[in-house]
Amino acid sequence: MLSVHGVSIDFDQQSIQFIDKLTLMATPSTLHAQTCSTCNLRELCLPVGLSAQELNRVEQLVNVRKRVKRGDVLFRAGDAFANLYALRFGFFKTTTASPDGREQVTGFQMVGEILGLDGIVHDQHTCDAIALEDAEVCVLPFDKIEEISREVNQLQSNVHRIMSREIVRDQGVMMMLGNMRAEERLAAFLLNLVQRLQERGFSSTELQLRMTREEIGSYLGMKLETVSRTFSKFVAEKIIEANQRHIVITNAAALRRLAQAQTEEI
Amino acid sequence: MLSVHGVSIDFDQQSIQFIDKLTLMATPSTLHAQTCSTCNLRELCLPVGLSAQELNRVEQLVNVRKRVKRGDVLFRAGDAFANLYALRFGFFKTTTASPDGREQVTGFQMVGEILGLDGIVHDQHTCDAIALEDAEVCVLPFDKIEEISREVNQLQSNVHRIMSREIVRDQGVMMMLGNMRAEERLAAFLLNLVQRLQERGFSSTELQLRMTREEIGSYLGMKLETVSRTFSKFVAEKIIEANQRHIVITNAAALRRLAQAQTEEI
DNA sequence: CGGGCATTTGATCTAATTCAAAGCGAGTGG
DNA sequence: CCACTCGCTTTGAATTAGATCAAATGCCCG
Repeated sequence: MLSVHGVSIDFDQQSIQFIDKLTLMATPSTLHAQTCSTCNLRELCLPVGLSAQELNRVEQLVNVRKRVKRGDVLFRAGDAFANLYALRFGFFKTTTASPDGREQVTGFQMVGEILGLDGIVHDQHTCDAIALEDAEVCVLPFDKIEEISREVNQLQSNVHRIMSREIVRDQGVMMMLGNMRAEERLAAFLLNLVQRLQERGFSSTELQLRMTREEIGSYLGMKLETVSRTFSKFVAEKIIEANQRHIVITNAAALRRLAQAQTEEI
Repeated sequence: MLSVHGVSIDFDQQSIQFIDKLTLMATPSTLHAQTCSTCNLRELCLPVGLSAQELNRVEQLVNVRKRVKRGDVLFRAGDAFANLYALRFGFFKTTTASPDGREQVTGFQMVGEILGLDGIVHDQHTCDAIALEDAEVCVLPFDKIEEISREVNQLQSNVHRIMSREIVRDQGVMMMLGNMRAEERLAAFLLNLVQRLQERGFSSTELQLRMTREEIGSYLGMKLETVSRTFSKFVAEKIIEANQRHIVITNAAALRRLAQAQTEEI
C-alpha cells in the first residue's frame, strides 16, 4: 500500500498505466512534475523521511528525468560514473559480464529503487542496466548527492542505508545461489518480487513477470529449461497458476515453506 | 607491497608476527598507537588519501581497539548496529544464516578491510563476524563516521567507495556462484585471496589458508569433499602445491585461465 | 498471416553430492 | 615422551539434481 498525501491507495495490478494514474491523482496540475516534493515516490526513494524544508534543498538534485525504452541501456559496464538513477516507473535488469564473455543477471530493479551504486568505487560502472519495460528515471548527479548529504543529515543517512540495503540483498542472493535447490530458488524469487510489489501497493498474489525464463535462470544460477520445469511443477502442485508471464500465487504458504532457506528481510 | 612512511617493505609470508613486526618498524615509540596518523594501515583503511590535517579530525573516530581471539565473535546477526570495524590484523569470516538454520559464509576479511556495513540499513547486523585467527579491530562508531564525513569530504568519499566496493565484490561472488564450475570457483577464490594479500605486501604465489575446506566450500557453494578433490586435481596438474593449508601457486597462468569467468577487479 | 522468439516437455548425460571409510596432524594428559 | 583423541582432510563408490541436446508448441507483432 502506497501512501500518497496521506491517502492510501490499493492496486490489484502493476503496470505503467497504474503508476501514471497515480501520478495523475497525486499531482493533478503538474503531470510531469520535476520535483521530489510532488513526486509520489518520495516515501520509497532517496528522500524518505525528509521534512518539507529539507526536501526543498534536495530538489536541487533532480533536474533531469530520462525516459528509457524497453530494451535500451541506461548505462553500460565501463561507462564513466557520474549519476545514480532513481527508478520512477518501469523495470530494469542489471547484468555483469565476465572476461570470457559469460553474462549474468545480478539484479532486477523496480519503482523507487536506485541504480548505479556499483559505479562509485572506480568512477566507472561495472554492470549494464537495461530496461525490461519502458521506464523513467530521475538522474541524480552523485557529486550533488554528496554535497547535499553533507548538509542534510537525513539524506546522508538514506544514502548509507540504501547502499547497505544493497549489500544485505546481495547476501541473500549469495545464500540463494550457494545453498538452495532449484525449487527453493524460484520460490524465494517469486516471494521476493511479490513482496517488493506489495510494498509498492500492488497485489501480493498476482504479478506480471517482466523478464524471460532465461533471465530468471541467469539470476538464479540455473538454465531456462530448469526454470520452466520448476514453474510447471509449481503449477502441477497448485502452488501457482502461470499463463506465460502472468503468475498467480494460489498457495503462498507452500511457497514460503519452500523458500525457507532464504534470509528474510528484517 | 605496503608503503610505510614512504618506505616500501616486502614480505614473503603473511602472519600476525609479520604485521606486528611492521607495527614495530612503523611506530617504534608507540607500539600500540591508538591513532590513525601513526597506523601503518592508513593507506589501506578508511582514511586513505586524507591530508595530515584531515587525519587529525578523523583521529577522534578511533578511540577503542578490540582484540578478538580465534573463534570469537565480533558481532552476531541480530546484534544492534553501532560501529563499523576496521581490521588491523587477523582474519575474519562473515556468515549469514537462513530461517531454517542453513548457514553460508558470505565473505572473508583481511587486514585493512571494513566489517559491519550490513548493519546500517536496519540498525541491526544481519550476519555473524567470526575471527579465524587472533585479530584486532578499530572500533569506529558509525554516528561519528557520519558526523566527521560531513566535514571531511575525502572521508565521505571513502565511506561511499568502501560500500560500493562491497557491492561490486558481491556481484563477482554472484557471478562465481551462478556461472562457474567447481574448478573455476576455486581458481577464482585462490587468485582473489592472493591478489588481496599481494596488495598488502605479501607474496603473490604463496599463502596460508586461514579457513577449513568446509568454510571454503560454504563460500563457494560446494561441498567440502568437492573442494578437497579440486585441490587434489590442481596439485596433480601441477598448478599448485598444497600441504594442508599451505598453498604455493606454481602455475598462476593456468589458474588465471581457469578463473576467466570471474569478473576481474578494475 | 508468417516469422521469430519464448516456452514447454522429453530423453540422455554429467558434474557434483552423498555416503562411507581411512589417513593425517596438532594438541592433551597420563 | 608417547599414546590417544578429535577435528580436518583425502579418497572411493554410488546417486542425483540439474544440464544438455532435441523437438514441438505457442504467442506476439509487424
